[in-house]
Amino acid sequence: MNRKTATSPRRKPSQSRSRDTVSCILEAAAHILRQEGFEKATTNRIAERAGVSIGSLYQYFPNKQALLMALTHQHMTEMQAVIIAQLNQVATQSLENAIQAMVDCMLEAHASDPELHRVLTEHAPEFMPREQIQQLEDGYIALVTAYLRQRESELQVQNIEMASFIVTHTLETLTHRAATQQSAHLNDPEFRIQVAALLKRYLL
Amino acid sequence: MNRKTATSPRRKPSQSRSRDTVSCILEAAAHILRQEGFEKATTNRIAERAGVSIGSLYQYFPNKQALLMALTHQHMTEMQAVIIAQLNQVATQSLENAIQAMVDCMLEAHASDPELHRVLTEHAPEFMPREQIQQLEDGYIALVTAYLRQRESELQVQNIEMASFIVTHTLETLTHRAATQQSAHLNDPEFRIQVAALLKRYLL
Amino acid sequence: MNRKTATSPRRKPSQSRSRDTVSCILEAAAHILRQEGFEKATTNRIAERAGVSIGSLYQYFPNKQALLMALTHQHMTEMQAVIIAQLNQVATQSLENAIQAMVDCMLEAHASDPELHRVLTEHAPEFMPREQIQQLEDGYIALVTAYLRQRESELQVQNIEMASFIVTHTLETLTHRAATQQSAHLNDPEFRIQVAALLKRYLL
Amino acid sequence: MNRKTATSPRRKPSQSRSRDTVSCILEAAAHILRQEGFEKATTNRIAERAGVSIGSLYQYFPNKQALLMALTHQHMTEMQAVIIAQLNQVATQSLENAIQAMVDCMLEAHASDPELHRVLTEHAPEFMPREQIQQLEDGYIALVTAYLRQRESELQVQNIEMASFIVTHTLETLTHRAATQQSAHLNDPEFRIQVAALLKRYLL
DNA sequence: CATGAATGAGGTTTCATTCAT
DNA sequence: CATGAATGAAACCTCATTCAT
Repeated sequence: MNRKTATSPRRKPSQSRSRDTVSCILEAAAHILRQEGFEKATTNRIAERAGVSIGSLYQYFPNKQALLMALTHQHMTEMQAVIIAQLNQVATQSLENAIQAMVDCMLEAHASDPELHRVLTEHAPEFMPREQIQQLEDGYIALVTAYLRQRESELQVQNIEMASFIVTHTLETLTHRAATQQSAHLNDPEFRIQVAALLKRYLL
Repeated sequence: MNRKTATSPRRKPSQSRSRDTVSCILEAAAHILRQEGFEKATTNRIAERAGVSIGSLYQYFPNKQALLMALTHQHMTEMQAVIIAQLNQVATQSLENAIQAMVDCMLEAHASDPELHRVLTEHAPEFMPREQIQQLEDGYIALVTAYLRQRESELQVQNIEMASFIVTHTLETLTHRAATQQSAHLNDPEFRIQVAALLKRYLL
Repeated sequence: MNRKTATSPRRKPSQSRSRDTVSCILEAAAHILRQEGFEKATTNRIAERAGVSIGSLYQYFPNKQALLMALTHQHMTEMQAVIIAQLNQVATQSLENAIQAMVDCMLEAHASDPELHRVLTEHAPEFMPREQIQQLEDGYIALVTAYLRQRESELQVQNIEMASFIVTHTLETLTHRAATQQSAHLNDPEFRIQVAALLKRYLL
Repeated sequence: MNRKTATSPRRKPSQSRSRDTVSCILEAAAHILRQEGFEKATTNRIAERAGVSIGSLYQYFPNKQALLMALTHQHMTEMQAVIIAQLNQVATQSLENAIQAMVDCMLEAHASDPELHRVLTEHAPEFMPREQIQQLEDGYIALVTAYLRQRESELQVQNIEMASFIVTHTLETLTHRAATQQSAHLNDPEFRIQVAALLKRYLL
């Protein structure tokens, strides 16, 4: 999986049949990653499960890396959508409520497809250039920074950027670890309260 | 890299020449991982860089997985030694000081060989059974739990185990991210203070 | 050559091009086994001689063992076909004639590709599970048993099963040894008569 | 295991310690072949089990092939000793008794170390030049020929050489198959009688 | 003579990718 | 555009053998 090869999709899926094929392939890849793990997810196997020929797969993705990146993009976008929606909803609430809501929301977002999330996250370094991973995370942090800046007056922290870095990674890690290592925590209200407490006491 | 194969070292390095060879191989592996990345670290390349034949490499490590695990073990042990030493030193200090000391210590531990640490951590799922990774982390958490229990009366948190989980992963992540993504933070006193603040406000 | 790996053909040779490739590979393997011996028959060499890439070889055979088993199967099937045909032809003849006919037939069957037969037979224990070898032989014995049971009244032996074991192995060995060690015997009418005599005097 | 390399023992085991070492190595090889199979019998493993260094092993055997040939030679010699002794004992008895005695004797000889016998026999083509295997067998046949010639007047067969070929291979195979495939036959008196009957009816 | 660390040619196998049909 | 047979670089690993100590 050479990192230097082109990774932009080969052809815009402008026609509906193409979009179907792309979806099929991505869904097949997701299924195999979830059920059989990263090492079993060969391009031939993905094509087979998607019901298309390996040649067709390469019509839509220039290489395996691009396929995995597209899947990651899709997955991350879905998760981000949930989170952004929540951020908007809590925009007017008290920060205290907002933080608790964000924690709940993150945990739920991670609970929706935890196995795929785990596999993609663990193996991302193998198929994504580091800059891209960084970009994704920077995106999250920027979102949080923007939100916190609006509420700057209510916060005890001075350096908003650094606080965003800290808060984002902390929340991301704790939800991720809960999802992948301590799934008992995922729906444990006590855990949610504690994580929220950690953030509240720091920020407020 | 089959996860099911034996991974215990093949030959006890009882003689000094053997110990040298083992060290050479591990150092060569570390060097390649640091400078050229995980995918370039093939057994042949490692042997070549170590100045030994591929056969010799396999005299001391039954397979590639075992080699990487040994290197990880070595690296983790070195880091743990620093941390445990620090934990003992701060045992008698005020919790507030202790927390700050631990944060400093973790950041310094991560600063010693950050690139190797990053590569090993990112690719660990490829060569270590998940249980083993878990064990390593559980070890850290147990250490923290034991320490916090001694100071239980000074803490505002009730559930020490959960607090240990939260505190350990938070500290681990923030130092790790600082080391791998924002090396500017590594020696920024402000960052150290903020991370310590996050933990202090939660625990005390 | 791991005995535990899957050995069923990987891809049905449904298309004519595939069937050609499979035949090419098997013929190349047979040629090398005959001309250069078992130890020279590496997968790379077989592919090279077949004029296909090593990858193609592994498209059709999951591993070397499977390839050798397929070749053995093909060879044995060809020989069995001759023998079964002969058994049917002699079903109505006198036992005395039948025995002589079978001896002739076995010798001729062994004469068709004696070198390949020798190599495959000698090295079978290296690539076939013992049960499979046993099965092949049990198949022969069952055939003979069935035939002898029909003629039970003409025989002086009581224990038909044991007699089949004895007769089958005796005939198989003598023809095989003649083919591989004393090829002079292969077409020597005197030898055929003597072997037939051995069996006739025992059975009748 | 190159067939072209020198195979004569490197040094005559004239000194008693040397002879011990040689015996140790051969016994270790036999043990591994019996218990773990041919593919596990590497030179390093044999040396280890024999309690000598791999270097020492190569003091006494120029290569692996020579070692295996020596072991085979030893094993065959032991079996031949039993058979020759029996041949002498029965020299004066009636041929009918002699044949039965030989059958019994062969079955018992095969019963003494059947697993080693099986492994050596099955894999002999891998480490012995074909001529040598042939020589061993020709030795047996010559023995039988000599014996039968003495009794020529009592026999109904004309061509003694051919009869020896037939009788020897038949008896060898039936006892070998009994030992390796139908161990029930090994001590079944009925089987012994049948095999003897086969030979008696042919010869007498 | 003994040792055992070192050697390295060469084996089997995988899998991302191409291209003739 | 779809197909899927074919490709082949490159990975991991073994084991008979040597030779400096």
